[in-house]
Amino acid sequence: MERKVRVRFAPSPTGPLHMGGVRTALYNYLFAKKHNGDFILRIEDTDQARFVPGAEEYIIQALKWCGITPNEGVGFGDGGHAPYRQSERKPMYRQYVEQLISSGHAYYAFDSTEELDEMRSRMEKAGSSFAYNAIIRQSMKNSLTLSEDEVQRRLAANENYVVRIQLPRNEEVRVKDIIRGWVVVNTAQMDDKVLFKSDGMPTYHMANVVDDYTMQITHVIRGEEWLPSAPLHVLLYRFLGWESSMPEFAHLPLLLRPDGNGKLSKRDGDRLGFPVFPLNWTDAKTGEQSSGYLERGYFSDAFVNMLALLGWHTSGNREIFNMDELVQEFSLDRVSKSGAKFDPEKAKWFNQQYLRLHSDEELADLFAASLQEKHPGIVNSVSRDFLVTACKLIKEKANFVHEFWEQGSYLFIAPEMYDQEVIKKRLNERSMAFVVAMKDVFLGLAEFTAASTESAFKQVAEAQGIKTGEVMQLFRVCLTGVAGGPALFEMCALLGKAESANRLERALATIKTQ
RNA sequence: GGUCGGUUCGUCUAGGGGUUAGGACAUCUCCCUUUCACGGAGGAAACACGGGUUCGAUUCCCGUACCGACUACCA
Repeated sequence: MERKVRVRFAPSPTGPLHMGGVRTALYNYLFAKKHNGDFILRIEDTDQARFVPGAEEYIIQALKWCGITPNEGVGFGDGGHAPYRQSERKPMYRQYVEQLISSGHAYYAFDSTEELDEMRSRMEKAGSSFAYNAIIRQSMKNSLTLSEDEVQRRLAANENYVVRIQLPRNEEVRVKDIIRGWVVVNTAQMDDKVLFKSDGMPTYHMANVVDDYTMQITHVIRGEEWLPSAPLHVLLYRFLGWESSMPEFAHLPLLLRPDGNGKLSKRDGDRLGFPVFPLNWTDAKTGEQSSGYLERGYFSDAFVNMLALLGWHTSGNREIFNMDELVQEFSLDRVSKSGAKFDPEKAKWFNQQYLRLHSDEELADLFAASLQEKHPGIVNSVSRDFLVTACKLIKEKANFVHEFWEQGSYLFIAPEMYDQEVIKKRLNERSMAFVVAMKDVFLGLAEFTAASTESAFKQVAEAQGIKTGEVMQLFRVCLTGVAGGPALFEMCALLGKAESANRLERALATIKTQ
């Protein structure tokens, strides 16, 4: 019988979740939804020393913002497998470690950190690398080399110890990866990894396998950095007698830095001029700030869409997918094998696409909210209709809502400065007279629309024997101060008769004295 | 160093034994708009290299190079 698909995202709360982590979560989510399965958020906080306050909350908030919502896990409710924090699951690991020891698949090791370090550096000096393996372990202090009595004595004396897996000396381990096919590693190349630390906590490997098994995880979808330890995990399933319900593995390609080498890391921060985090983050210790996609003005669906396409693609040319469509289309065997360099320019493009997808009304809401922060007076000074129409005019030119203000503040505030180049080029007796005439004609217009202002403009030009091209730019600058912008007469209509005329008059006065 | 993984335009990718190797971002040119943007048209731009297998390889196999990950009582 087919098991119900259950996948998990298992970050450790050692800092904010970066976009690579978000993508891993996303792929897990998409896979789960696609197969009507469960998506679980598990917090892997077995390393007490690296715990960062606030990181867990950040992870939850980030997933929520992205719409990647687990249906089970820390912050998202109990699906019958609580707790979902490994620190709270601590008591359940012990029994499995003991099971491994009694079945001869693990052993106690009493070597101190100092002894290990010394050993390591001595061997490295001699030109060979140190690995606590089937050969080396014979000359170390562990329950394989020490007498039974000695081991019991040390344990009774509460000496520090770890538990290590006991690997076979020379055996091929085969891992089937959905994305990469079979990966074969010989145990001779591996080492007896620590499963249980001296602080009483399991290591990642142990906790991960036990939790995936007990939580009935069917597919482990995680970053490629875990591929080297996948054989170890396979061995753990085998030694624990769980091989028949072992999950399938899929190791995702890494997200690479845009500027060349290395995987995209948390430490990159804003160094390269783009956020690596979904949300802003302030390091409590150093006070260092890192910006997030949310605060930079990205739509979450644009961010998610962009991330989805970094390492996954359909056979067609389509690039715009909302979350439902991603779920529909997603498939692990269309995930690419090679790492993807992240391109900030393309990220902007995605946002632009989503900006267009939003209605003028929605954009007005967003714009109003962003104005409320920086220019609270402005929002209250204009009508809802004005704002909606303004958004309609500006949105074609912007990638982000926050650019609306930079690109269209003149719709709200009459200009103080006028584009000097245009004035130099187009200001003369004739054009000045034209603007003066236009002001009066505007004032006399019964109906003040884009169409009526435009035809008035043309009539005046004709009457004065002037080509529209000669005065169009100057007229625009008089109205808005700048040379570029939305359709001229649409703007006139938006500004209204009085304001338009006022601006023309003011421009005339200002420019003359300049 | 060792192990594992990867390699199609600058970037993300489609494709796949016989193709003018397709799309998108970025870039360039032109058109539209007497503005900017959008849009439209077009240009430049890629199968890492060497050997096999084959009538034929960018596609399959091997090697080399390069890139990356891992190599902690971190995840």
